[in-house]
Formats: sequence, C-alpha cells, structure tokens
Amino acid sequence: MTQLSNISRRRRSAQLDGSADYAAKRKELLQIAAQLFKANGFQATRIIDIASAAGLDRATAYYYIGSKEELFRAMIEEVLEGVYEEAERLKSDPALTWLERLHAIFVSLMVSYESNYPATFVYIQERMHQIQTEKTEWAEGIIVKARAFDRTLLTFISKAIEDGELRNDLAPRIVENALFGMLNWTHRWFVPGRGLTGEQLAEDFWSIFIGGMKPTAASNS
Amino acid sequence: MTQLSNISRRRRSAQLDGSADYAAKRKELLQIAAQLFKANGFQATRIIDIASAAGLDRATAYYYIGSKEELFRAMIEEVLEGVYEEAERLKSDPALTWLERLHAIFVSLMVSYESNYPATFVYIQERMHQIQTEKTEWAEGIIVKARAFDRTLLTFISKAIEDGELRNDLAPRIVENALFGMLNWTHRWFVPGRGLTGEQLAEDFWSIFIGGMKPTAASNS
DNA sequence: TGCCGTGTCAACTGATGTGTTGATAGGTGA
DNA sequence: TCACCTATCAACACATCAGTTGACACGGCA
Repeated sequence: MTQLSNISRRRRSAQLDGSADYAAKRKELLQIAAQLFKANGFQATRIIDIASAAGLDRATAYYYIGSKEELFRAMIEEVLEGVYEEAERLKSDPALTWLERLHAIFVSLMVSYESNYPATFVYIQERMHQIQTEKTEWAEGIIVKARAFDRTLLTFISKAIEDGELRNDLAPRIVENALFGMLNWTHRWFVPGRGLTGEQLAEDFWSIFIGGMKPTAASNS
Repeated sequence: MTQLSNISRRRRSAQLDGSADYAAKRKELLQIAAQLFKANGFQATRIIDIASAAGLDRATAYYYIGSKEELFRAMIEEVLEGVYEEAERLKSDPALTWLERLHAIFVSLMVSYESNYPATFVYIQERMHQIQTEKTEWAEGIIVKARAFDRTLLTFISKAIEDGELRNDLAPRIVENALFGMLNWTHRWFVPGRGLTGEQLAEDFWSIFIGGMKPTAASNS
C-alpha cells in the first residue's frame, strides 16, 4: 500500500482478530442496514440513518464498519455463496431427475430468501442488476458466480425438456424467466412470518408452474 | 407565491405555452433520462449525465427541465394512466368472462411495458416501491391509483375462481403475485426488438399460468 | 440599424454526505 | 496507582450535486 492505514483503520483491523460483543454489534449494524436498505434503497440510506437506528453516533458506527459498500458486501456475500454451492451440488447428483433438481433449487432459493431476510432481497432489489456494470474485483467475482448459477438453472430446464419432463414448445430462457420471475418478485411483497412460509409459497408457485408445463400430446412430439 | 419565480423559471413557463422544437428537445431529454435511469438507477444518475448524453451543458438542460424529480414524473405519468384506465374499462365490460378480462389486462400491461420502454421499467425497478412511503401529493395520487389497479386485478382473479374458471385451492393474492411476478420481472431482462414481442411473451406466460391454474377434479369441488 | 427572443454557458451558492482525526471517559489488570 | 485498551463523539476536511444567476451570442424582424 502506498500509505499506511491510519489510526481508525488500524482499530478496525485490530478488532477483527479477536473481541467479544464487538462482533455482535457489527452484526446488529448489518441487520439494521439490511432493513433500511430494503425499505429506502441502498443509495438513499445514509450511514447516519443506520447509526442512529442502532443508537450510535455516526463516527462510532465507523468503528464497526468501514463504509457503506463494505456493509453491503458483508451482508450479501455468504448468502449468495450458499445458494450457488447448492446449485453446484445438485448439478452433479445423479440420483435426481433434472426436474427434481430444478424443483430442489427452486425451493431452496426461496427458503434462503426467507431465512436471510431481508439481506437477499436487498441484493435483488437494488444491486443484482447494477453490479453487472461495476468494474471492481468484488463485483466481477459475484458476476462470474451469478452467471454460473444462471447457466445451471438453464441446464436443469433444458435437460428436463429433453427428457420429456417439461413441454417442449417454449424457449428454455422464457421458461426460466417465468419460473424465477415468480420467485424473485417476492422481494416486493413477501414478509416472513406473515401468511405462508417460504417453502409453502415455493410449492404453490411450483404447482402452478408444473401444471402449466406438463408435456401434452399437443406440445411434445 | 412568496417570491416571484426568478428568470430561469420564467423562461421555462414561457416555453411551456408555445414553441416548436423546444418540445422535441425536452422529449429527447426524457428518453435519454429513461435509459440512464434504467441502466444506472434514478439516484445514481446525475443531471450532468443526462445533459451530456444529449450534448448539452448542465445549465442548458435546466432550460428544458425543472428538476430530476419533474423529469421522472413526466416520464411516468401518462404511461401509468393508460394502463389504469384500461383496467377500469375492462372491469365493467360484461361481454367478457372474468378470466378473459384478466387475460386482457395481462397482455395489455406487457404491451405497454414494451411500447413505453424503458420508462415503465424505470418505475418498476426503482420507484414503485419507494413511492409508497413518499409524502408528496403527487406520490399519493399515484398510490391511490396503483391500489385501485391492484384491487381490480384481485377482483378479476377472485371472480374467475368463483366462476370455476381457475382452480380454487390457492389464495388469490398468491395467484396474483405469481402471475404478475412473471410479468413484472421482465423489467430485468426484456429488451424490445430482441426475440419475442411483448405480446408473444405475455401469451407464453399466460399459457404456463393457465395450464397450471385449470380447475381439476382434485382441486375444485 | 437597433431591438428582442431563443438558446447557451461559466461561475456561484448552498445543501448533503462521506470518512477521518484527535481527544476523552470509563473499565481492567498488573 | 498507573498504564492501557475499548468505545465514543465533536469537529473537520473533502467531495459531489442540485439548482440559480447573469451575461452573451446569434438570428430574425421591424
């Protein structure tokens, strides 16, 4: 580095290796930030909003977090990781049909949205799209994984069509967007603990999807 | 007013009643703004970005537009109006079954997304949600109409279920969110002129939906 | 020729945010 | 008791935008 990190940075890094409720406070800030990002958007949320929601002075918040961007990344990272890994695992699980794999990833994605609420929804709502044009190394890492995930979904669908598990008269990309459109749109209205669970919801969606996607004499040859 | 509008404001209002290519330049700015808002988000887009994309100085852009907010409103207003009116019209058209009305509004919504691209997508992407918490008169006007629209959609679905045109074992709200989730999610990936038309796409979605929502002996009594 | 409207822009003002610094209060352990 | 570490915050330095002002050039047109 051209310049030694100054004192406040040094404090932070000192904290990172050790400490007790430092980590807890940091986590609390992450959670509060996620809520505010979801409610008001990432750009519109100011550090001071997050700090005062946690009962801290803004400068004190900087003792726990490095920047708004770092906050966002920390909030998102492991969550995405989990889903992407699940997709990879399913891809090479020969015990399941392709349709079963699609179903499995569909449900587990929704369950992940629910259990990490509202962090993942912040990602969907706000950044998923814009990150595509970001030039940072971090963003590029995310993009690579998101692309791989997308390819996996498309594979599941294409293979299920080939195997006659789904009707073959619709383009796989359209099918994918229909199915995951239902799912991802939940970020606008789904709130855990009100009404259905994430899993029930996913199954309802799936039942609509699968009913409409059954191969018929008319569609499949 | 406590203060007379200053010179630049006076110019603007002077322009509004009359003029030839003034209106054209203003429209060009609206279109450019819509593209930039879609690509980078409303907050992140600066007036200077819009101005220089149009080959104008920032101050000159203010000769054509009042503010970023006004720009956004002008971009959105009539578009929404059109869709909302269509829904009202359909609501009281006794020549159609409820399911036919649902189908009609579904398709015309997608067609509207396409023909007003990317303006409507900006609304979906960015503000549809946040406007809910805005306190301005304008926002409240939008909210009232959006609520009415939502109620209408829900009515179509509920009535179609009552009439046995759709299976009755799923909550109308879930059905609504599934159907319009597919549709609204297009704001993330649909680009007019590439692949399907908006109408074809809507019909593909509809065919999945309706296939999965047909009443069966098992579901309907 | 001189007046006036249209469009343009350099420069200013003011608001709002971010991240940093340096000082300080209170607890803890030797 | 003293040294030290943790957490806190008032104050500062910057940066970025939004929206405004006042001047000016150009082209009718009277």
